[in-house]
Amino acid sequence: MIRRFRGESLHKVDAKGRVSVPAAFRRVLEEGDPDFSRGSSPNFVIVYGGVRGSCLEGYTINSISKVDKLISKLPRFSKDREMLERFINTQSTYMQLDETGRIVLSHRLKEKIGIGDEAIFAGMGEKFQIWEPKNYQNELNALDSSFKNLSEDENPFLKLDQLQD
Amino acid sequence: MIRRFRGESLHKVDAKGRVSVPAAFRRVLEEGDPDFSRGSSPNFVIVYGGVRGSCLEGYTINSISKVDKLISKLPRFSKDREMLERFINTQSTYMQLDETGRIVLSHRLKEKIGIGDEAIFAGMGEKFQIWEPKNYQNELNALDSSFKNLSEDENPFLKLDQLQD
DNA sequence: TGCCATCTTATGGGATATCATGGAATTTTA
DNA sequence: TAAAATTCCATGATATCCCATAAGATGGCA
Repeated sequence: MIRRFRGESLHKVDAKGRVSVPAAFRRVLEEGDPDFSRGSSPNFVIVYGGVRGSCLEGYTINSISKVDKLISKLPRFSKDREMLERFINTQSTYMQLDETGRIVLSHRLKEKIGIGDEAIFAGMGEKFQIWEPKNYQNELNALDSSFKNLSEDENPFLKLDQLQD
Repeated sequence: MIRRFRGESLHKVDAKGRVSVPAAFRRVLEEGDPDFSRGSSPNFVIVYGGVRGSCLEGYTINSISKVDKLISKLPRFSKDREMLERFINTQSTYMQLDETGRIVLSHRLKEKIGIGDEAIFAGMGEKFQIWEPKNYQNELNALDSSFKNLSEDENPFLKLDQLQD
């Protein structure tokens, strides 16, 4: 089984910016880092640009490579490629878990998403997100209400079954 | 034969949140976990978000993988995909049966569906549900009365045979 | 068909390991 | 050399493991 990022949890961010990555996510990061070996700590990538500036996104080494490969397929000097490289390559950084499973969010990163002393981690399958709790709640509410306003044939759950493999 | 989740049963939830999964369901979970082998314990997934927040839903690894695969076909940053990931990945968690066939419901999960010291397990074919007993009874009653109000051509039993594969 | 041996299931309690988090000590770097 | 970043150690809370038991279920056999 290939493990995916699942679940959500709330963690303290201390004065130094240290924050625990949920234990379940660590397993996924380990599996997704080809250089990981027992006893070491996995590397991964945090993207802070992207479509939504409101949260950070964490990718395993393997899944960010997939994205990189997709970008490489775009014409070399196209506007699209330029833009994606800017958002996904420029505005991202390698990270490594420390021995106790924490990362440190720099002042810059914390500022980027308005984080104080708490952070929400949310599993999104091939990636996870880090949110300031209030913003996260707003996001959920917005999602809920936009879901309620969908017509039957716009419902993504129902559309799923139509995409038969 | 592919076994499905069938039947309903009531189980105690102890102070640690431990609760036995019905023996019949275990067989289905084992068959639905590609990594299961005799002597180990099957993994599966519990979804607590979804359209109805009032119960937990358990899926085998195989059936949740089907869903994951469909979601992965949607464009990576599309609104639809984002929404489905949020409802299905974020609001779910991996679980593993212990050696005696139990799982533990975290405080958070118990709270989510208002469970005290008892839980009802209900088989629903490809998935099963976990309910707080009173809520389960209400659900049954509601279903009953809405069924009684259906006209002949709304009756799902009768519609069943019209959907030819 | 009544009885006993055995296995499975459901449940409980205590010991142990992992996780999340904080603080001090040490190193780096600007 | 002061501030920032990193490493090391400490601890309470939570989750996990291991063992125990009682009640059913199962099956054989006289």
